[in-house]
Amino acid sequence: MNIYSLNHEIAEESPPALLGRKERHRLLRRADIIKAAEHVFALKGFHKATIQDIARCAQYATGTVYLYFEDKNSLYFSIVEEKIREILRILRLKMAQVKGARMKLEVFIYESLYFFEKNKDFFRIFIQEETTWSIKSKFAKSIIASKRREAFAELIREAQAEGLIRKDAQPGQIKDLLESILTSFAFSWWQNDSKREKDLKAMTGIIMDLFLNGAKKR
Amino acid sequence: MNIYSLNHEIAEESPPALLGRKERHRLLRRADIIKAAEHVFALKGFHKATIQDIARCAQYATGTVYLYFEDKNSLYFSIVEEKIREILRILRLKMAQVKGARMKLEVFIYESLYFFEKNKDFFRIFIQEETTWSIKSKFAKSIIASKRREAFAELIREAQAEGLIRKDAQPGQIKDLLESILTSFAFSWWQNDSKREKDLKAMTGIIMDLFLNGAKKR
DNA sequence: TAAAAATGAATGTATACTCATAAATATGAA
DNA sequence: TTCATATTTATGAGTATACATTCATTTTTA
Repeated sequence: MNIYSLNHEIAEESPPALLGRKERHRLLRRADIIKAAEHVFALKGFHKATIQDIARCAQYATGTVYLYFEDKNSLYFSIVEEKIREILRILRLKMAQVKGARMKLEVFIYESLYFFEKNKDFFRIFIQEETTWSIKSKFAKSIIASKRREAFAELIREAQAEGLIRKDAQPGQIKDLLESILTSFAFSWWQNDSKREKDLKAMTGIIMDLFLNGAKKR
Repeated sequence: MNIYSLNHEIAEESPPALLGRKERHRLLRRADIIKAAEHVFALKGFHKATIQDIARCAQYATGTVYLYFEDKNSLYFSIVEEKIREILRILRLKMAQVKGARMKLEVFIYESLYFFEKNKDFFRIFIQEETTWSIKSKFAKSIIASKRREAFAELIREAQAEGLIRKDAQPGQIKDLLESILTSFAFSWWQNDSKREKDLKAMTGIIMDLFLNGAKKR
């Protein structure tokens, strides 16, 4: 058994069964809108995406969107929040299933790529989010974002403690390095269109190698 | 003599002295507006920045901006174009002054950081540009941006040919990686506020080290 | 006094958001 | 099961606002 054979079907965080039927239906409709918004935001960017676009894409009228979301901003942040929460949950779960910093690292990279692949629309939004300024501040202060940073820092610390990763660099720098590699690879890999599962594993190996050993010829 | 002692004062590309007095003055006024726009765009982002903001910042009336620029878009792209042209010129010049891929690489990193530091407003715009408008943007298709990519690719190719950088990765990937590392490090470095010249050299060293040798303990 | 440059009120457009109305759905008494 | 009523949900034309852009007028410079 290797890390790739771990089951990808993961139960939802909060089983909607606990809620009443109405509330559950409401959440489904909400999810429809989120999905459409994800797509439109990714395609056009925050400002050029109109509520009408999103409503049309979700097959609702404009006004309906406002029955589920306060305004355009909160719709946008709901997407980011929910997705980050989701990947964080997956990463924590998967990483808990393996032992040792090296394997955890491998799982981290693989699952991140896998998630990006499964959520291409979100990925576009995510890399914008990471760099975009004014919105960034709001996002950066959010609880979920800080949890993500925490989980990240924990991984690095563990890897340093175990002697896998050098200690003569600040954890923050290592984190930036790994994140840079991940997004840059995911980005270019996703621009071209070879995205089969097979490539995913190969890509994980390449990234591990570059992250740990660098670009230098040996 | 090391790479850091290279003179930073570089002559302008096209000496305005060749132009008539009027045209020269016109260019100065134009430059005022560009500078203001750079600041406002960086602060607020493209969409939230208004022409009025920019005009006020440049101490002109709204309409005046339109005497120098077609519209908001062209003003924005003028900034990106001019700055990219400038850093490209600097990078080419400085890299030509040293021998060997390793030193060229070091110069590349150092000068990029230095330029970002001297042009913080532009840097904000640049990282947005790189990710947000991404592929489809006017910018990505512009001649100057492609020239920059070309110069970048050349550096990597040279480093591979010389045996500094491994050949078992695609040049494009290495290029993307380096770019991503550079911007991400510049970003977090510039968010904290240690920005003295001294740190610039240290940061160059750290980036070189991490890029070439990776994160593994040795 | 002519030409060039600057001005900012006025115009047009785009779109986020509201709300009166309509449609759909649920309810429960007959 | 049926139907009248109540409740919930959806609709999209209409409103308000923000802003890019224009241009008749004023100010500055030659």
